[in-house]
Amino acid sequence: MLPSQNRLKKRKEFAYIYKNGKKINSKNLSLVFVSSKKMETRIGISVSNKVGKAVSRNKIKRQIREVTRFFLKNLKNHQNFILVAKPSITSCCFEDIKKEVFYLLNKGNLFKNEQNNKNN
RNA sequence: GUAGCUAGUUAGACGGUCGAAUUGCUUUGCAAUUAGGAAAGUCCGAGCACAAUAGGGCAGGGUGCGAGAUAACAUCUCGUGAAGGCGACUUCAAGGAAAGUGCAACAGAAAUAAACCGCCACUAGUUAAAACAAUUUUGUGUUUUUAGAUUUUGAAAAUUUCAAAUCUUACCUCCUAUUUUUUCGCAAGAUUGUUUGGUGGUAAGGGUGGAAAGGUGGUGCAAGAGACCACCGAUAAGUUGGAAACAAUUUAUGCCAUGUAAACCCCACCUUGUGCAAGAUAAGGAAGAACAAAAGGUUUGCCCGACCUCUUCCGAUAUACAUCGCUUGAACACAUUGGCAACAGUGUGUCUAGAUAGAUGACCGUCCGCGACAGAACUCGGCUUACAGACUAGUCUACUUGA
RNA sequence: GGAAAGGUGUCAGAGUGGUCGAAUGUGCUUGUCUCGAAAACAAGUGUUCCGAAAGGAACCGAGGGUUCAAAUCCCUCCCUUUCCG
Repeated sequence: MLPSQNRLKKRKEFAYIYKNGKKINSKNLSLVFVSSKKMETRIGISVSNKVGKAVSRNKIKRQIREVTRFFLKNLKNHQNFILVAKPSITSCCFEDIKKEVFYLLNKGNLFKNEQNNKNN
């Protein structure tokens, strides 16, 4: 679980990011991100009702949180972003999600240094 | 042993690393706790909060065999009745159609109501041109895939009827033409028989329909008929048993009247509305308009009743932000007493999720039968629906085998 | 979390107990018109199963019930849409 400083909480913050952010898609996920004034990188996760019932939605949320917690130290500051799950994600396992999140973050140039990318 | 019936239990286990929420101690950190039987559907019933209070009447809504349980109930328990099952047992929105209104297509002579055909008696008239009916011959046209037998079984209490089953048989690649046969319609002819009107009686028959004025059989009669009789059914009253629903039985009535109330309705009982996105944490102060009556507003769809001056700014004033509501409760476990039971009382013990973009997880290892349905959002009591596998109990039921 | 509305032929959409497999438009097929097409006009046309054919049976989101009879009335479930900050 993420510490509470690094979470996006309010409905209007989500709406602002959806309006003004850049969007990157992959097969099962999509990433929306925007630069901000605060130091901490903040992350939001949204899994819509189309993905499945409550149990499967919760499981996907937890797995995405674990992945973002793993990458959190290496991310740039002054960034807000949202990860949106698509309905096809239910067939993925944990490692598939990890690879996709890494691909998206790398494509958006959200990591601090290139050396860390090679290490991961 | 096989197949069932009923009542229940459980819902992978253990260890390690890294994290999240709440609480406590201490503030380095440590410790404890952290999702279900349905948390689901939101279908009922309550608590709780607000609407000045939650009042009266009507409308609207709900429930509907009896008694009990409960905070309450469309819930539960024990009974009654009906239906199903060989049985253990299961299922049932199960008041009123004689308070009134509405509806009942098609078919049928006739549909809630006694008339048409028919049958019978009396009376007037007619004697075969004509009409009707049956049988048959000829001509012509159209259409068509089945027909028969018996026994068995079941239902209506017996005669009889209906239904199902079984058996035999016809057709079976398609199209066209011709011939024959059968059925039906039309036209013409032959033979045989009968004839109409009126008044009265009657409700047997007219096989339709979900439903046809109690059913079957007999006596009886001009023809008939609960007109009378036997059995079965129905209705009413009484007696006995039971707390009651109701059951048993006796007597009387020739029978008073189809179905539908999950159509309106009647009877009995219950029912104010909105839902934690309820609501509380700010009471007050200043300015302006109005001041009686009237008008207007609020409270439930309407009426009564009740209540009320209004607007702006300041006030921690704000992106619905923070705190409370929020978890000790009609709570849970065990023992015991009362009760057939639902359940209630008493005693002892326990504190057992409380998040707010929303925690209860991710990865690794070991074991097994390889893990179904599924995620709290104010809280309880039920109902309904989803569900892999494993297990338990019963003086429980049926059949088979053995002693 | 709470509160409402709806589900009918390919599509839209009417039908609130009886001659309703279901009006009407749209789509599709055929014909007329034309050198050919469009438009217009006329006729036909739902799906599945059984059957040689004539024809018969089932289907109004799914499953039960009430009724002689249910797309319609009642109950349970499934799906879709909308509203409340």
